[in-house]
Amino acid sequence: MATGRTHRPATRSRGIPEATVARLPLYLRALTALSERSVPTVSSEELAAAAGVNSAKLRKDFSYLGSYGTRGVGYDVEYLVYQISRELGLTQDWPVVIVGIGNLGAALANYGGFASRGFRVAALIDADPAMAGKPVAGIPVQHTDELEKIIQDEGVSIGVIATPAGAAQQVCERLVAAGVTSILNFAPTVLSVPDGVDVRKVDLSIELQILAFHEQRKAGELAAGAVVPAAASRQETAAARRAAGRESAADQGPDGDVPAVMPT
Amino acid sequence: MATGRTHRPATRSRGIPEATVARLPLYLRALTALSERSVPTVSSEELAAAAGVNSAKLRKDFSYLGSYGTRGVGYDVEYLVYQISRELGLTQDWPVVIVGIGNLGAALANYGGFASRGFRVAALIDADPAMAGKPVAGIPVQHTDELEKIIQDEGVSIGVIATPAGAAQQVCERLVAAGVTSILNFAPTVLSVPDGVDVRKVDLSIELQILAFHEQRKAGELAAGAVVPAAASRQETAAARRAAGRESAADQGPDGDVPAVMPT
DNA sequence: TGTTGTGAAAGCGTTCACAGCG
DNA sequence: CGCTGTGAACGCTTTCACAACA
Repeated sequence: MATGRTHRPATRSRGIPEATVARLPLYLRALTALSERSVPTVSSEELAAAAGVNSAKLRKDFSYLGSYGTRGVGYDVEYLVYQISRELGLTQDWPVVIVGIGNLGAALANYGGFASRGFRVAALIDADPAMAGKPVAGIPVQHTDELEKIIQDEGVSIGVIATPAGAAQQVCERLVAAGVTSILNFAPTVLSVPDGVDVRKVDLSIELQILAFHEQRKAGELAAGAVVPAAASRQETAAARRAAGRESAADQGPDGDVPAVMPT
Repeated sequence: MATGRTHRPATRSRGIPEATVARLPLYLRALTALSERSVPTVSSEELAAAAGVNSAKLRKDFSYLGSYGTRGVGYDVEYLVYQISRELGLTQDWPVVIVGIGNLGAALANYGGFASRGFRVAALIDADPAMAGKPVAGIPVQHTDELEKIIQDEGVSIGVIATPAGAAQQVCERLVAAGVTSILNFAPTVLSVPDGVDVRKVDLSIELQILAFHEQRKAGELAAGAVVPAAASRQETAAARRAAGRESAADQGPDGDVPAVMPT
């Protein structure tokens, strides 16, 4: 039990910064790996390296949870795993529905990491009647008509939207009306939801565009003969090849571009 | 990167904050939708609403790109589409390889938004010899042995890793050694890369855990009889049901929890 | 007049650096 | 002595509010 304080009073859990919350799963994963190797304690330095952050940030993050470390020693791995799990709400069961069982929805249903950590796929839902009854990842797909009933019966509070963009807002509204208060959105749309409902979005296209921006910047710098950050010259990078090929990546097609193939 | 003042005359493209870059694709999507509806101009207020941000932020973001608006009128949709596309580097072709053609990799290959906006799936790569030659999304899968050759021949600078966690670091190293300088990582691992290589990660499990944290907080507040944010009482939410069921979500299992099911 | 573009202020998040403690 | 926990400094991001201007 380490520091007595397991009670409840000082938990200041109200004030955990969002940035810290977003990193807790990272720490948890690193700690779980240590736990499996039966490592008893870990220093902030080691754990930070495993989680890909710096140690000052990690210590500050942990300080929001309470004082779970021991000065001169480090953190008890098992104890921290438990504390973070509890803080994240992973000591309870979270039934989840996935709506939209296309390529992506099916992949999500099959994703192992989904099932671990207290998340349970309670139902798969699709608008296509032909899908109904067909098992995906061992779970029979149900029709959208059943959505409200499923949410209510299973006590689902987390919904995953993997539908095409055009259907997402409507699905979202039905989920929320049925009682869902957290949504993970894979559809490339901005969802509008009432206050009190959390939405997180995962958008492949956006991630790629951000990478492209930096890629272009690298190419431009190489073309301009700027100082190359160490590693870049280690091997002939694609950016370098690209830069050699044309003067500036920016000056390509005149305008008629961006054909808007799909609801990106 | 590369500290200094690369040349680049007025475009002050050097100084675009990361937070702004991350929103440009959002604006671009909203603008593309307007463009398809042949809307000629749009105000910061309207566009911000469509993109799900507030107008002050949007104007500040655009101010980093230059002065592309007209006071008293708004922004020219087509012109902005072009400017943002150019800024993001989307006026050129970006060949991309996807490594790891399991459920997720296949879903990504089939994802339409991938192909749009200048991203072209140059190759699908998998370590399983049985996959070799099998077409996925119309593209034959190639064996990992070919990785370096493909990267070089196609001039690939962006790689997508959709392998199991255990293989990700090794794949990453091969990609980087072959010349890839931007990586989108779907494997639940922290990748370590040399300077000059950008990594963005998409982690389903982490997103769910973040949602669970907020879900738990909602349940706790409801149980404690705290003020409920307007919409939450509109209907009986799952959080409310959950809160009614047990005292506080935090006080569940005593300790022996967290069985560490998988490398989440 | 209506809307942009932007200094200035406020708010967050990160990093520093070291006091405090085991 | 070693490592945690944290106040203080710093830098980035958002928001405010209004001058500039078509």
